[in-house]
Amino acid sequence: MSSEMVRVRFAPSPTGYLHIGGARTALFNWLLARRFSGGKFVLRIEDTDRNRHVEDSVDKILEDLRWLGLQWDEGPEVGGDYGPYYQSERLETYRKYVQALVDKGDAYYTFDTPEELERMREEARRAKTNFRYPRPERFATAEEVEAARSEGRPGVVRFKMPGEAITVNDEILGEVTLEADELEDFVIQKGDGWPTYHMACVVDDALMKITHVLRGQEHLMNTPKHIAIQRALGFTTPKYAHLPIIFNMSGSKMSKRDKEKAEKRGELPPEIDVFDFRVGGYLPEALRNFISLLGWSTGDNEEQLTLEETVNRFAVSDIGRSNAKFDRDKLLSFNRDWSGRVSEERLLESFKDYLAVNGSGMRRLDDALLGRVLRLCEGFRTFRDVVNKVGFAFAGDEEIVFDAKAVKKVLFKNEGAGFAILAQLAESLVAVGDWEAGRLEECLACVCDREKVKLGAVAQPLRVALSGTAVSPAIYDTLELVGREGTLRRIKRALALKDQPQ
RNA sequence: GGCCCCUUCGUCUAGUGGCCUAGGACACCGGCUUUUCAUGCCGGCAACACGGGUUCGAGUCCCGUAGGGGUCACCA
Repeated sequence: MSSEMVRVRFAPSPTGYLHIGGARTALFNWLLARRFSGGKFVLRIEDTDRNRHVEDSVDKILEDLRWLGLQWDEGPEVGGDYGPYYQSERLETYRKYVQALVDKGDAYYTFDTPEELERMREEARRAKTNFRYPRPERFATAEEVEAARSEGRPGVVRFKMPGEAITVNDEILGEVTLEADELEDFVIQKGDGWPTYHMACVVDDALMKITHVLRGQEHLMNTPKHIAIQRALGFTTPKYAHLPIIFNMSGSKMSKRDKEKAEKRGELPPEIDVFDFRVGGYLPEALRNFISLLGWSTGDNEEQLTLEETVNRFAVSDIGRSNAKFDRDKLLSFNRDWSGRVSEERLLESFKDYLAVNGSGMRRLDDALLGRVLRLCEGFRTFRDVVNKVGFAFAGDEEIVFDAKAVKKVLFKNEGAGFAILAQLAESLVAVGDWEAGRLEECLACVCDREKVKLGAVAQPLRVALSGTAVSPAIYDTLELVGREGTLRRIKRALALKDQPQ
């Protein structure tokens, strides 16, 4: 790629949170801009469909992008020389270009109703032929358009496709040619006077001096249309690169439907939007690294790269052509590795973000304690795992629910040996001097010695008493976290289980 | 259905005619470490969709078949 100024854009529609597929598209564009000095990453909001507009979604998308570390050089909140960056604020511009096309005879008004169009399509379906919009013999004159408008029939504007094959020179897929008879006259201005995606997109890409368009492969069939408009308007065609699509492990497109389905089954809904991963306890570093490897690779055996390393190695020519399935297990593994790689400060910051976003009660703990918790849980996969593992230490005694299996196995087994140890422990622990891990270790060692048992025989009953389950961080640290009073109360509470029917 | 794209372990991928007895990562299986859960370390299983060509030689090039996907809106 030449050293000419690279200008790329990410152009989401404000219909909800940032989807994981969109995030990958944004990332690749961002990487391309950063790869070349002077490169610019433009963010443009494609809000030309008022019906689909979702309140606050622009803010959410901006937040998701920033969370991933993808700051834009031009766009909402930061401005730029080619704004406005909301298409809804550029209506006059689109109208001007549409009019220019109409004046040149490259586009024309038509007045079919949606019902009429549907009827024509239905007929084609019945005849098992492909529907192509039949271009009228003669285009409406300016007077006829005006007359129709005054009757309340504004009509739509259709682009007159040149009767020739169009070849897309895709940076990833190579040459893709569509024959003339595959291309129909499509709508560029809707009945409400707003442009369609095709028109707005082409005009903006030209006016914003976009040099490379990296977008999902679902746009491939749109590209000949865009090229046709560019030619009619005298715009240069940017370089196109159509990215492979990201699927679920099931092979279906990752969609919000999956979330609804899982919820109905009472399962934990799968993460689909970037925000889901944030709430799920993932590090943006891990998610970003993982999605960069969907459709792209370094060419050697290195996978876990920092953003900077990714920038330095990224090349459009290394992007693959086949669709990829989103393997959550591998993401989980990446997240575990990244949790061990980032600085303590970064990890703490991210953990606090997780607690805040989830409204967890642990968000009120101080940094030192939170940092300690993180260290105790080293090897965790997500922040959710951390909270699952140590949350009990910060919960009220009455919130501790005893896991029946753990109670049976650890406390009742061997004629209630666990209960016996617990009773012993209660006495010994009262006498511990400083309530800190070192002293506690000595105390437990002493009990083991006296009772002639292994540490496990002491630690497990204690763990069940403190957490209700057989899982917790190292037992000394766990004791320290729960505190002397809490520990004694919980042991007492566990001892009460002995007399309850199993 | 028309058109278009794709096809290497279960998954993400390396591989651009001989370096491939096909490499890595995740998952999985086994072992070691360990007071629990994890982590960590060591080892193992596992793929060129199929059929024809081209070539001394094909995962790599060509054609076909099959399979998967995208797209056929006054959505983007």
